Amino acid sequence: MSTQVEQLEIALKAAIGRALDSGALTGTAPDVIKLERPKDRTHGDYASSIALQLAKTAGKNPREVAQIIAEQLHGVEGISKVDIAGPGFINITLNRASQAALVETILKATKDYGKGNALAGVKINLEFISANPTGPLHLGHTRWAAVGDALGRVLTAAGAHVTREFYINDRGNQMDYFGQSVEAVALGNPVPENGYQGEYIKDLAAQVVAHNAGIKDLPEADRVVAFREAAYQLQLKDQQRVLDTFHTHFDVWFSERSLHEQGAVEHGMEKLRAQGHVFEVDGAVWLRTTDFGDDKDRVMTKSDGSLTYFASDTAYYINKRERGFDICIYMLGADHHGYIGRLKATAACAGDDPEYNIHVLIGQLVKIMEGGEEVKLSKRAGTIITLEELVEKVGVDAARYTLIRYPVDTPMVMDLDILKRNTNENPVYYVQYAHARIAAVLRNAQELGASLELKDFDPSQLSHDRENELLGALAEFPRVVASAAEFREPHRIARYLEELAGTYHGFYNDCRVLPMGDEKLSALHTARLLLCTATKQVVHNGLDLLGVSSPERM
RNA sequence: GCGCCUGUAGCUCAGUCGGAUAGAGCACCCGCCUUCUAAGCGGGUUGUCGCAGGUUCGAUUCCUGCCAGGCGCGCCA
Repeated sequence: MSTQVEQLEIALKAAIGRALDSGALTGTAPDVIKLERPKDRTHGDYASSIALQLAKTAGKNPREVAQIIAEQLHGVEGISKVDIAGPGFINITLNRASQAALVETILKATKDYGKGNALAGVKINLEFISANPTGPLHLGHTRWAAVGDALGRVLTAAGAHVTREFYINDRGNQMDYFGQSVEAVALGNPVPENGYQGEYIKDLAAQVVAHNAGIKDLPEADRVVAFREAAYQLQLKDQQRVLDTFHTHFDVWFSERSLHEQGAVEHGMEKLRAQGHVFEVDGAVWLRTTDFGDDKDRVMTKSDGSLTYFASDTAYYINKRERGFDICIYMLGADHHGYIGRLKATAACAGDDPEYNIHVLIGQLVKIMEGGEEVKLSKRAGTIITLEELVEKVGVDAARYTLIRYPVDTPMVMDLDILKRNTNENPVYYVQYAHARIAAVLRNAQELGASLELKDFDPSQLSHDRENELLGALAEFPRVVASAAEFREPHRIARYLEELAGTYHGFYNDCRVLPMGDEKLSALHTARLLLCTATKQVVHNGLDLLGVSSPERM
């Protein structure tokens, strides 16, 4: 499906081509010509600054160039007016009826409107959260739970084949401390030095004892392992349960242990060795990541023969690639930004293209405000806010929407008091309200026996400025989805929806959709109803990409 | 010391192939429901786009330096 904008871009490119052929213009045609939506509506439906860019090579002043191109655009189907403005902008106004035909496109595509094929055939591994199974998911994980899931949906909409993966760090010292902590609490002993505190450890201890008769009487060496394993399974299930309530689902839960059990670590090291980037110093095995811009080389096997965490990381990356993923996306917290260099270098050491095969997204911290004060998060003080608590306080939709609405590379502040409010301050309601409002209009239309069939749609009825504005906003959706996928920025969808909702509310206020009193149902009413239906579909498609519900009533 | 992120209205923040008078919500003032959801709409007020240079027809956007804030730099996991 080629969109209206794409068609216009093609027409514009062709116009420049004709001008070049005829000798009116000299120079070369650019590969891509982007049209933009002018902020000011009086500048037409779409505008291009192409003439300003071509002026230099053409050796003419920009307005002259614009004039030459504009002449070639006259008579192109769907275009009603071409103006030259300012220093040489080409402003294009579309034929109203042809623009209104978009309603038909949307209503035929339904759920598929907005989807594209920019990433068609690309296999993407999207890894996010990847928490230790040693405690509940907290606020730091929550941002990724929402954004990661939304990004998965957005990439899928762009045509990619996405696998969402959660890497379970179920190996190493932290697991042992965790096991020892649960054991200690169960036995009534003090929690060891590096152990885990928290109330949840007590709950886990009680559950482990309840489900594993006789566990306390095992020999000491077996006992700590038994506690660790039982608590691990319980904690992992709890994380899965909470994510499920948050509508975040994973295709693969990948255990770090399984990586070692499969021999993937040795395999990965062999592969890197074969590429010639492995060396040994002081009895330790290193990967020369500095060959590819890392600031220092990394140890994989320590001099005592044990493996570093970095060894697991490299093996895991190689494992992903061998499972057939073209692009591996990592979503990490701000405290892991130092990993970008070594991850990219690892990919390069494995013979991959670090610019294409691996993509690392870094999310900044989330602060929480409640009662006008920042809630200080401290494990020690027990003031960690869990994902579950956040959802209990504000609901899934508000939590998800707010977390997704900001670019991840800026630190964000969540004000719980605002999230609990059902007003404009809380944009999720603003958007959802538009959906519910349309649903109400359509319910009323049904009672009046109005036709909502496309065969009764007359595009030429839609000539009001508000209708035009709404159509323009609806036409933007596919590009927004495409750019959200390209830049891995789901927040673009949210911002777009807020604009679309605002545009709809404006339309609703100025354009009566249903007949008043004993007025008869006219072709205009029908056209507007179908415009409403199309808008409802787009709002729904957008909210769906964010994993936020589209209520029929509010 | 080195590296990453951030610095836009009183507050919270949008604004990426560089484009026309820099946007939204909140806050403050004024209007709009005897027929479609007022959780809405319209109007007014609000800016050295951290600072200084550079590239350009044009810079909030790109480059360099500086200032301020956050985070990170282990044969830890």
